[in-house]
Amino acid sequence: MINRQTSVLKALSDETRLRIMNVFVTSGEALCVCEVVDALHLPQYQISKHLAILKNAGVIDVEKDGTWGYHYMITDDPLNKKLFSFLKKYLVGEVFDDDIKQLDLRLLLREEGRCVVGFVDEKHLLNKIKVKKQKQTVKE
Amino acid sequence: MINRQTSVLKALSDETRLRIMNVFVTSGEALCVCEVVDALHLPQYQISKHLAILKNAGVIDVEKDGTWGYHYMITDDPLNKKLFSFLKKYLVGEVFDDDIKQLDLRLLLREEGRCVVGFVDEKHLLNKIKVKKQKQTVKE
DNA sequence: ACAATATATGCACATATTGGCATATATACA
DNA sequence: TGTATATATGCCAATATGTGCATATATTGT
Repeated sequence: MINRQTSVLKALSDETRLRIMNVFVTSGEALCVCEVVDALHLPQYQISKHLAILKNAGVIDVEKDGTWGYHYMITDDPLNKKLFSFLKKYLVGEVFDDDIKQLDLRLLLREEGRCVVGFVDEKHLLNKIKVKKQKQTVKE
Repeated sequence: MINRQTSVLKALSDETRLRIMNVFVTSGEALCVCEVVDALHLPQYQISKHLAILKNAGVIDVEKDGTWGYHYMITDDPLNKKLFSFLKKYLVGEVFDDDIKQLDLRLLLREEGRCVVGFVDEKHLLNKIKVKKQKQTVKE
């Protein structure tokens, strides 16, 4: 492929990858693979593969912390900045909004800003959150 | 395909189509197929096909004037507005800039804002422009 | 009616892409 | 050292996509 803009736009020409970028640009967070999996309700191998494609396109990168992989937007780049602020405004509606809601829930499970659990089945997510809140209440 | 943003981004995941969108957003003009052909130096059937894809994605439309087809951006739409202003800023560099230069030349051949000739071989374009200028000088 | 011209499109071939599955890798923890 | 866990990846089949070529369509002017 010849120019960078084309490779980037190619990387964004897939619904799953747009949904992934959506959780990045709206949360602004570095996210673990398992957190993205839970936000989108898609199999882990899919998320991993799509993250690899986005990484290859130069819009995100990874920082490993043990087995956990924190993926984050590469923001110190003029073209990427333009892209992200566009996506933030452009990606709205049904799927995209739902993913954000799921991510927000999922992020409640973090401890001191770090991811501490793998995939959590949707059925058990709310329970886990409840349990966590109770623990916190006890501590206080 | 499910949501609109994805279909649009899919339509933009091709270098030729990005180049086409580039001439639209930077010129702001409604353009004839032959003008786009001359700007990009690509075969007519390719341009026609790619324009059809962009049309299908809902970012451009056509207004026929005889055999001429004026393609223009669909700007009365919130999502498209965001898209176009992004592309205008994002599509810069080598290929994109060259296409603009070629288009600017080609648009010199218009008469009263309308396209009046089909494809013009790159070798003859500058000559045609010269001839046209001379005719205008005579008129004055 | 005919020729020229502007644009669209059907078909065939080559290539690319995606999802699903299984499995590899790598780190943490007992 | 063995097991659980987080993530990556190789392979396959199905499908989608882009290009090139030829040709169709439609309108204009003679």
